[in-house]
Amino acid sequence: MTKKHPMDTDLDQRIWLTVCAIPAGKLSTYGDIAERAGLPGAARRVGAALRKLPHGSAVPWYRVVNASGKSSLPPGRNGADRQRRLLADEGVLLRSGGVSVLKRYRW
DNA sequence: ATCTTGACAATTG
DNA sequence: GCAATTGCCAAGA
Repeated sequence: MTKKHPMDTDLDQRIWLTVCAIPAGKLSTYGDIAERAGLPGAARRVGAALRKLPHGSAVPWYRVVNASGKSSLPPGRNGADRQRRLLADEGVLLRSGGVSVLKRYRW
């Protein structure tokens, strides 16, 4: 059969698993997760996959930030603020964001 | 098959 | 440091 490998259709699955591997108290970037998931250069795919996560998922989506060390979510109580809060609960303070935060907590 | 769309990233002014 | 520009890659329509 001309069917593709199972993995090819489960990009999201693979990305989620990778994100789940980020230890609490640390964080990673979309680009790094993509690379670890075997999708180098597909940082945007990571965002797309995380976006599909059902509310209340066990996947620690909030441990993923952009290369600038900031939240890529839209500002607001259900966006960037929420992410900042969840990270703060694990001892990761983005403060004003920045590369320094990454150097400090990057997985 | 073509065009648009993004929770991105590196470069440039 | 911020905004615009360009490159990226896979999903959707």
